Amino acid sequence: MRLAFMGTPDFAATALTAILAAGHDVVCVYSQPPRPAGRRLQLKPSPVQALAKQHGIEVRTPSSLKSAEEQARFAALNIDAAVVVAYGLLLPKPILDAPTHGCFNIHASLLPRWRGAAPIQRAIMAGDVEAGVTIMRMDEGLDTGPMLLKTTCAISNETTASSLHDELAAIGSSAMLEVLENPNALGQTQAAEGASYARKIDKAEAHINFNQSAQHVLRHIHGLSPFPGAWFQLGETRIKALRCKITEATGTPGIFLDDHLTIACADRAVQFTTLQREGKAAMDAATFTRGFPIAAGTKVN
RNA sequence: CGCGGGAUGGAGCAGCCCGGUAGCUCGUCAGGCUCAUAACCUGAAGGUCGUCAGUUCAAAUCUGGCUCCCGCAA
Repeated sequence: MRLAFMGTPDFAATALTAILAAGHDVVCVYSQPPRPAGRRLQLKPSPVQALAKQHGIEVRTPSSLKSAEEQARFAALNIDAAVVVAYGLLLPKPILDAPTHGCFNIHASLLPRWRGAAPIQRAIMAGDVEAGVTIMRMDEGLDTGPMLLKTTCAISNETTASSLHDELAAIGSSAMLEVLENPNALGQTQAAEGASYARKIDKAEAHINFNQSAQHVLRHIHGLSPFPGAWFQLGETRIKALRCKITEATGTPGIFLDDHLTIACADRAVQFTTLQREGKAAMDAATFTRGFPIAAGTKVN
């Protein structure tokens, strides 16, 4: 099919790769404009823009699609359908109506649960046991369109935002390809019940509260791993916990119970298995401890 | 020019301020021990201290350039 692709982060780049590999004719890619990022605040193109450039596809980075000019440019592409994945802009009705078969979206949750910006992290943090992707036909609302295909996967105590992101990116790509085989399907209206909103991750949320249950702390850590990274403060040093496991040890919350990174929570304890201190790379627990031992009885602030 | 930390045997770190013998924990190898189970004992190998230049009798250490990594902020 003759397609436009609209997306921004890695999650979208995975989908674009799959669509190109499937042989679709992607005539134009839309992405968020490059923004100052990184240590010197240099302009950095989005992963989708970088990928499109590699393939020699025209990239457009409008800051809005509300203007009649942008809408006319889009319509002039004369496409069969648009594939939209984590693009970051709302699509006005003239855009939605321009492609022959409409606009299809991959959303990283089992809609109507977790509409919005951070479905992957929210699903893990909330303790969901099942995650998934939904392919929907877009309408003017925020992730409210009729659903065409859902694929699920399990969340365990080993699942992190990173691992789930990669898994959902892969199954989302396949699901989208499947939907594109039958672009006239109408889809199933989302139920009003069970809808929830996955608000953006706020950095202030990342501070670990050990007064919660060990299970809660684990979800918090894994849901924010590796970005932005849940953290605790030890003296002057901020330490990110990237992975952990639950142990049956008990003690005063926020106190290390042994020399092997086990720290008490409200009920049981968690033992960190991957962590990172400021200025250093992430490392496994044994390696971390070698250069930065934390003795039993140490208290976190 | 957004702010800051870092690069030292295979891994993680100390040493640098105050220049003068390469240190710690671990791994590896050899031998011992034999249940201590994130083991214990003895011995050994392994490093142009990121890179280029400068200062100096002498540079891991002081000065400047460069490369790469990371935290914050966006």
